[in-house]
Amino acid sequence: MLDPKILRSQPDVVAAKLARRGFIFDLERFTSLEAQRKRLQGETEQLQAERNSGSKRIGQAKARGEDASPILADMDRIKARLADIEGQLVALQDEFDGFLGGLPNTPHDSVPDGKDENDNVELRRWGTPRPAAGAKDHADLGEALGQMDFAAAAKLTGARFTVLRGGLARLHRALIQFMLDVHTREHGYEELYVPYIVNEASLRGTGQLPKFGEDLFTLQGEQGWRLIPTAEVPVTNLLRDEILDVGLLPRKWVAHTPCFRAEAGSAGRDTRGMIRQHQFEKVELVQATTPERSYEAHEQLTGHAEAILKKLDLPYRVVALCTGDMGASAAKTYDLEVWLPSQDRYREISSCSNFEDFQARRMLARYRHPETKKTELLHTLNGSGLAVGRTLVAIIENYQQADGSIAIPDALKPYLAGLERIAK
RNA sequence: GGAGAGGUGGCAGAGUGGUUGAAUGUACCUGACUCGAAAUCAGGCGUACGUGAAAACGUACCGGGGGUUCGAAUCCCUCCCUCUCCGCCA
Repeated sequence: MLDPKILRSQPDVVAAKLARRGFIFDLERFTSLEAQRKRLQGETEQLQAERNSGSKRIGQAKARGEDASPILADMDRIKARLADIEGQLVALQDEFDGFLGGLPNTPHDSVPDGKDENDNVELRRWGTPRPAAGAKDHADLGEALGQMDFAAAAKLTGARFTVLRGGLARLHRALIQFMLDVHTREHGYEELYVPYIVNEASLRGTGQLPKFGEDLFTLQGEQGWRLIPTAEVPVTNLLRDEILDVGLLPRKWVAHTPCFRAEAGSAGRDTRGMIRQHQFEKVELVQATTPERSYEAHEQLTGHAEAILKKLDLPYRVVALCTGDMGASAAKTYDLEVWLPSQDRYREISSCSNFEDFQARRMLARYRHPETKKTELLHTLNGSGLAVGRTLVAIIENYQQADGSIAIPDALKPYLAGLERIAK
């Protein structure tokens, strides 16, 4: 959610920033809603004040044994008026909230302008991409090994699921352990275990609801529970309705969770292989810090995710998403893209974003400013560190051998009891 | 799943319809005393929104939502959560 105060005081500035991401800010509608809000809220509070003082006087009169009926008559009028105005205010508030909730975050000044992914800016490359010539894709390699079974998963559930067996299942598990160890031991994150089912308030807090509910799996029942699409939801919402001591900052959390995505609207995209699944594992990094330090934290967090790719010796590049390609809640996003020889290109394996106070405002995640003693909104950030399924894909493809076996990256060997390669 | 007891400020804990945003204790902040600290004394100390340049003022909030009433922390309905006992269970 954007700051309504800034929206009021500098609507043109906000509109210009939103226009950079191709979003038309309806200034006229905002102005009209705001004017109505101001009027209705003022009137409501005025009437409430009259009601309160009237009720007090009734109490006082009764305490003195006096007749309160003249005041009571007055109260009838106030009550009827208040019910009317208050009803209008509530309706307007709903509309206003819907309008505000529909606004994306303003992009940071450093974010490149652009319409879609073609306008993203490559910042750096690391490693030497393996040539595409002669490279098999991970699905072929995995199936040939008899350790990646899409047909079995389709029987059990349906499309976009995978059954892993033997060495690949083990490698997949080792990756999780490896990533958690690096982030906790070398990067100073606290490891968390969190629920994989969350309530609607949490999804609202991080911005998946109300707009992006079609990407979520909903559980039956009246609670409105959903499967998490990312650990970002349970982890970041730990901050909801909290006021943190500034000494606790920055908070740095890492959690491994499965992620569940309906992938509505992805029909026909990445249908082959493990690239786009309804269920996948991810190790997620989340940070909360002060506004002054969030961009520094953004660079660091991105570096933490990159460290995994470096240790695994997987070629990748870092891309700054342009204004048109960023998620609605983000102020700035870097994507890490890993080299996939079978596709002869880089594919997203991590997305690291600074949300500034956009999420924090929705969920009232604050800290106490040490000097002013006032509450200030935190800045929240997160990034994949990394998407485990896609990391597995990248290892299979980049470490494939001529005989169809898969070499094990050195960094993972301690997690696989010294196993040198995965073969049939 | 069954039965019962509860959910009030950072914590503890009063408050069963009226000047209560809420006693009291504790923690914390400021000041006094002290060489300094402790102890003691005095004052301060919730969050959000709104109006305002500011000071300040107004409104809302006692688990969530709804209701009764001129007036609700207090009464009613409903949902959620916690605790105890029983049952079941990885």
